[in-house]
Amino acid sequence: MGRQPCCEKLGLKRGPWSIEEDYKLMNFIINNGTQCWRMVPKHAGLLRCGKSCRLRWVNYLRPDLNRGPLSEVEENQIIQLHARLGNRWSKIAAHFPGRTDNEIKNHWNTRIKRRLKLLGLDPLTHKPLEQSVEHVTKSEQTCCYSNGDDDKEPQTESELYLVAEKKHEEIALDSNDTINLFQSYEMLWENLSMESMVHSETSSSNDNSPSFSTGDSNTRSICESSYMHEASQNWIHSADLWDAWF
DNA sequence: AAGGGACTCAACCGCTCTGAA
DNA sequence: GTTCAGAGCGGTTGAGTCCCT
Repeated sequence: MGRQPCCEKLGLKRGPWSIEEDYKLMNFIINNGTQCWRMVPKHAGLLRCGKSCRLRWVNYLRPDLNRGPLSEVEENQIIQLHARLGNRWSKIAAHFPGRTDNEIKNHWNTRIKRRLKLLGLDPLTHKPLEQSVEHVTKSEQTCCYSNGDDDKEPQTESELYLVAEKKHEEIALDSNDTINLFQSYEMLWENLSMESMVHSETSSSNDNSPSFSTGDSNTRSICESSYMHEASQNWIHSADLWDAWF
């Protein structure tokens, strides 16, 4: 019944990865792929659990990662997506080729949250703080945009725009920063095909592929050339580090 | 220069979801 | 239909670094 028991935790290494471990993992995955993470450490000669290997690969070693700082446009897009998706970091990350959910989550928790608070906005609800307290009480402290209201989620592009417009009106625009933020927000609406975003979200539950699906051909085409260039540069940089090491 | 608080981010933990048996 | 392992996800932690006094 079922599968083999999970990897025994005894004797497995934890903590930061060494360059040698990175090399072993990367080398193995390049040659064999990632069919079964449980078997990866065993075959790659690593004293790590499969979960740890997966995390290291996804968040750090993948050659298509964009490890540069997040731009202001990206930051604004994260805010906008968070307003719609809540803390579904993997869904948000899917809109940013080369970015990981962990990276976006960290960026949100360390910078964007603070930025929104400085603007007098609740990072959870994206409403002005006083309104937000009221709202949170009413909704039993659940996120109004992310959880439990999926059946009310707008389905067409026009519905999505109406929701965005409504949110825009709801929020008091007291500072220049906030105005700029929502100007960027509207520009994004123009640039993004929201219909395809909806499709990618509704279909993404069936998509277990670890590869990126921006779900948006416009965004992808804009990003792809520079992103691929940067990814290849990162890859070369990593390879150089290992060459120096061995 | 040194100490300590703030910040960042890699990594871990524990949970849920999915699919195989 | 049930059980259980694997994969994935989001929350949290803590070590390292930065910055201010």
